[in-house]
Amino acid sequence: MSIKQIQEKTGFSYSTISRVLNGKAKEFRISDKTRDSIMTAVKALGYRPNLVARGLRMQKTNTIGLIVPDIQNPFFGELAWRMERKLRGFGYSTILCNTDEIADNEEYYLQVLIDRRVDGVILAPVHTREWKGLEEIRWKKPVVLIDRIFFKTDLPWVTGSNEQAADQMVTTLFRLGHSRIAFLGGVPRTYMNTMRFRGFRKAFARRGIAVESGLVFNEGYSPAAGKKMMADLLARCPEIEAVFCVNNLVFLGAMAHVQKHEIETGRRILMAAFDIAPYCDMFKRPLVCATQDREKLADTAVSLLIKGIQDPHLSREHVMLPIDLSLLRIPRTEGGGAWQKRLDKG
Amino acid sequence: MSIKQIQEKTGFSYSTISRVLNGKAKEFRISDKTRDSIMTAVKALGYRPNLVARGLRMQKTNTIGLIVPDIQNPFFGELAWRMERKLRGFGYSTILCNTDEIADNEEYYLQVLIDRRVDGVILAPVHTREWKGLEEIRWKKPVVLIDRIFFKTDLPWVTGSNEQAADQMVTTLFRLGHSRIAFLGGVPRTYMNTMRFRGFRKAFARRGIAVESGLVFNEGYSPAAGKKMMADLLARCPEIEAVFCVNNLVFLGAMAHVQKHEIETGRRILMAAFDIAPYCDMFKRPLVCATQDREKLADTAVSLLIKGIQDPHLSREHVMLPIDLSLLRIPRTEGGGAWQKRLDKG
DNA sequence: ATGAAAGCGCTAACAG
DNA sequence: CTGTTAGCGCTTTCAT
Repeated sequence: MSIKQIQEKTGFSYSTISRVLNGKAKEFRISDKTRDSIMTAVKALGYRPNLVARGLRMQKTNTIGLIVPDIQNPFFGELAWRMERKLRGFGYSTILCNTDEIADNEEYYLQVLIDRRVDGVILAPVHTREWKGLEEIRWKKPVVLIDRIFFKTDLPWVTGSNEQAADQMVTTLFRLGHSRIAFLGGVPRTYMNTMRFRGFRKAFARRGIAVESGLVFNEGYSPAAGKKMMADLLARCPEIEAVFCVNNLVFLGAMAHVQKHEIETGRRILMAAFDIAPYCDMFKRPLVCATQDREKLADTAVSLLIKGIQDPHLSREHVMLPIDLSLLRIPRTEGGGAWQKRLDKG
Repeated sequence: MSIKQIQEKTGFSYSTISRVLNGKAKEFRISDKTRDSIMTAVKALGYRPNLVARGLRMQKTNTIGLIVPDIQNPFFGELAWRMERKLRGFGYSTILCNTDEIADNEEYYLQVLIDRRVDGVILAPVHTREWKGLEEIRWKKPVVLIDRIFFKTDLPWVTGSNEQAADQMVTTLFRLGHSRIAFLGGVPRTYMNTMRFRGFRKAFARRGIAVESGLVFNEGYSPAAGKKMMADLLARCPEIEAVFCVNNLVFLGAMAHVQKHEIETGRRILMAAFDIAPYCDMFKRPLVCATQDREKLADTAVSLLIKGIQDPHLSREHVMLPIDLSLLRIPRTEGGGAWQKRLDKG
């Protein structure tokens, strides 16, 4: 089923049919009769254009590649959901790629996407700087970085002010009277881990105290890792009062142990974490949290990409989004007042 | 950059180059010298085959379409993650589509996927039976249903025994001494909603009691909907003791209100829900939960699709997976003993 | 206002 | 062992 069948049925030539199909009837002053007869045949035969052929001919596939570390993570799930929807609005289909934080996968996928002649790539990279492969690829197709970026790059990117947010969260914990704070991290040398730990450390430095290396863990971005880190932490330092979790997944894992620990010991641990807003309601406890604007993150990434596709040279924009520090979530029934007061006094 | 450049550089013909590229050097007894010289040029020029052209020529794109209601839902997130990874192992790329429970979107995407000449489609449908469009499409490309299926269809599918599991969950609630049970549902007339409510009703019927229609809600598969339904329920019936949630998202939303309510009234509500295993640890409370084997679900769907691609006529398999009813999750510190005892007595 | 023909980059049948 | 050529389905000059 191709234009050929339409041709046989109507007697018109390839070009005329193609023009009608692409809505260029007016432009080429094709008679209404011709157009109608073609459209009728198209409907009757249920003809649909072959997008692969069109892609080959046009050197444009209307396809983009989305590379994320882990689509299971609801944070990336939401980003993917938003971007896919927005891209669809521009006529693009989205090819999904999961790197699982493995740099080799990232290189593999980037290559595949180029081979598939996608029109652009949105990338939440594992690498922390522009490695050789990417340098070659960005010459061929526009690439936009989302969430995780490179420090020195003229690739367009969008991310949140993670370092600053982490700093503020820790500072808040200090103001609440905690000076021993554990850091439950993810994959070492990864962008987020680096930036958020940097903010963590900065807050300590300003306060003039040293980060206790025994309270710093980096086991991976997953609930399982979070659980393990929390267990190790409690084994090592049962009297810990405040814990900083590098992301939502680590937080969820950590909470399992925290709750158990609190029941057993009667002690309360103050938790701080990034991007846990969706879960905040579910915990009957004060929580220090930083929330990124996922909608803006997604929208910006797509906009930057579209711009890049339209004019590859014009796209060097860097967007740093503020992160919402709705610092404490305190169910009013649970003595939150005391916390709040301490915070207000500074 | 195409085979042509390789040809110009090495002097060999299209076909020879193509053969070497596709690892058919042995088969066509191409001399080692020729092969090496070609491979050298390929490396030197950084040549990569154009998958669009290959796809057009071979009538095979090594691409599959994945249509899910909502990639934000960690349940589908995990399925997508597993399937993408497995498909990648077979050399396929995955095109991601979100229907948001809207039937029109499903039809749109299916059409796009066919136009893109994907080699197959994995579909968690919104429709509850084989509508006209699908009937046409399945003639062109293999389609596999996952999670949500059609009752009478010879399309291959894989799902869990949802009706039975819901029945067992409710029966468990009965045995624990609750006979007024609320149903917090999702999108009406959707497969899961139907099946799980059917199981819910069946348990009531067996017990000889009627389902109270005032305790049945269907507001959508989302935390927001769950929250709203729980609020409505508590307004209507503050003394409710047991609540059945149709899925993980509804459960998460509902919990927010439950916790508040419990703190305010001192009453305990027993929650039952599907696919909340990942969150179970986080709640210090008994929970009745049914857990689907997402790994098996994903693996089976991919296997069925691969089979379907290899032999379109051979694929009519239906796989119904048992659902794990690890019925009660009871933190031992919290009087779980009493619950367990009641359950054991039957 | 419409048609003929080239060509996107690749594979494979056929020829030698 | 290697080369020539047709053709996948489409868009787009260039003719007329």
